[in-house]
Amino acid sequence: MQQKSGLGRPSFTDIDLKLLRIFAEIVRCNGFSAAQISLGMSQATISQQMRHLEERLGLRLCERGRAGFYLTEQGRQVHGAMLDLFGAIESFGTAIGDVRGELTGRLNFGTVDAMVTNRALGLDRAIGAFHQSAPKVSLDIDIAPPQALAQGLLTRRYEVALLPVRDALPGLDSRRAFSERQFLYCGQKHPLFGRPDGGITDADLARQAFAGRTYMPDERICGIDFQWSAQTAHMEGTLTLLLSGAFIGFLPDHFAAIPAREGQLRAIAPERLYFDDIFHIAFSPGRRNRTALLLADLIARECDMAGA
Amino acid sequence: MQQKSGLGRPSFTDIDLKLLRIFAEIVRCNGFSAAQISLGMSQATISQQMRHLEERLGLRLCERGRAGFYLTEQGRQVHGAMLDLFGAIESFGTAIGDVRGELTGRLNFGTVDAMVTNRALGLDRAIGAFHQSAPKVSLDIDIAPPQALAQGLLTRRYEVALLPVRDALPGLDSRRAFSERQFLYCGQKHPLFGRPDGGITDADLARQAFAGRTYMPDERICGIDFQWSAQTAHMEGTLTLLLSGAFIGFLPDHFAAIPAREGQLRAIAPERLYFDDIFHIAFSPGRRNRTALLLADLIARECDMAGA
DNA sequence: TATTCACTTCAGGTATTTCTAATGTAATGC
DNA sequence: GCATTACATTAGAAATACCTGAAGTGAATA
Repeated sequence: MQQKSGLGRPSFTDIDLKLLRIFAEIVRCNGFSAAQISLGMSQATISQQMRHLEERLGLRLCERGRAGFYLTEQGRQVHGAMLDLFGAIESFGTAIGDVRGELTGRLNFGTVDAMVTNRALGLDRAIGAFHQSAPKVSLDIDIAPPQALAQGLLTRRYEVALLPVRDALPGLDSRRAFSERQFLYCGQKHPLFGRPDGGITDADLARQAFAGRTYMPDERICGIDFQWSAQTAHMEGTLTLLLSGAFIGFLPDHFAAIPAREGQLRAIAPERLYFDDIFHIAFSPGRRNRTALLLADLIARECDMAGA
Repeated sequence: MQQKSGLGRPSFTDIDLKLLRIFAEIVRCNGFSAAQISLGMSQATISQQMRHLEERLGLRLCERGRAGFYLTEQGRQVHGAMLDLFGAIESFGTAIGDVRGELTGRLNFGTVDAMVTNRALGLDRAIGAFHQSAPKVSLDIDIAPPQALAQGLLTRRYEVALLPVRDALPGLDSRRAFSERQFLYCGQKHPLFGRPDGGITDADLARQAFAGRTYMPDERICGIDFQWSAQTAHMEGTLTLLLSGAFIGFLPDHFAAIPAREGQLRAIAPERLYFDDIFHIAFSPGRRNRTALLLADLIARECDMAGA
């Protein structure tokens, strides 16, 4: 459609969003006829619309007929680009809802693992409160290592994330949430398990196989140059390694508490061998919307309450 | 969400993209009447359409009348979200063009400064060839420090960037382009300018005020623990500092060549004081489209030709 | 007070979209 | 060959969108 003035050539999608939606539904249903009911229109209309869309794009999107329905390679690519576009439209809708003071849409939240057992945090309570305040928001929680979280914030995978912060986060807007103390543990089968703290020197520790987390700094921890022999991205991975009896490694106290109480794990010299991870709530750049702020506030409130 | 059939409540933008475009143009023209010509419709129509949009969104977007035209706070926010949406639509259009084998749309390219003087690169030739191959693509070149480039790739500010890489780029898809050797220089008025290389020790250098670039590693360079007294993000900044005679600092040879030939700058012990920056062409995750690849190929070709 | 400016509202026509019903075509299975 | 399935094409009706000219409002200005 060429238009005589003003807005310039209507970039494809102007009029054709509806056509794209129809196409999406056809793909989902895998055929024209099958999409009739869910689209609420006759098969003839669907056929027309598809032709219309294909003419506009100048591409054959799918093969159909008695032989079966399938996307062409081009159709597959268009379908992918389309889903991105729909995502952007949903974001716009969410932004509008936000301006109107409504809390709607989707919120992508990322956190590291082993946050459930952290009683000093009460993430479960924060999330409960969030759902109560914003029942229309669909909350998507993802668990990932810290670097993946930081990167996901930049790439807009998450709107908010809770993650330990070592250096300042470049280009990210964040606030301090709480800190978590990690102690050095060994498993029941480990040679050091029975030895009293007093009989363990730094040199002894430097000789043990050490299980680190991938996102830990490579430098020495608590003045000890540990011998990195295994690494995992998850607390659970570290715990498994420790329980094997072959390694020593750091775990947050709340996470180690249960196996420690049962005598499967033991903290080594906890009065001197520990470090603190400072957790921040960080926002994706330019996406600090009301919904994200609400979740952040609720998490922060839980931290404060637990800390008091 | 009640839905009588398939597609559900038409999420705002479905029908209203045209309205949003009209709104954008009104904002650009700063008033209804002023937008008449560029929109190619009567003012009455514009007024109706605006009302329509405001009703749909349930928001007052702007104040107008004899008193003047201005956006409400909500209008401002909607306008911002709208521009994001338009960006996504443009990307979709580009993706479609890509599928059709056309090279259209916009390509955002980022690079560090002082790339023009780099004869080993021939960026100008690569860009000329690019424009010849893809005349319909509007090329947007931005100059920024390496970290900003890396971040801009992640945040989708750029599709492609040319930047020096120290550590691997996390989550970025990149290929090696060329390397650039940087030598240590001082200005004509600097105390070391007249002293022969043989008479300059590492200890001497460590005592001088050093002008670094913000993205350089903090560690020692060429075994010398320089005394960081100034830093800039740009080559030009470093050059200015060096010409002042108060600092020593590193510059790529091609960039220092002209002032060096005119006796304003002098390389200090170039046979041992240098380091190499390895430049990569990096792509924004998931946006490695035909257009971006073309530019990258052309740049790589220029590098190879110059290197051979 | 009268005028102008910037927008609003309304009535009514034109154009476009959208749908349905009817019919056509091509591949498949018996 | 015949029925069936899945889609294409067409024509025409109904609904909707779109636009304009004319008349109206209210604030600023002379």
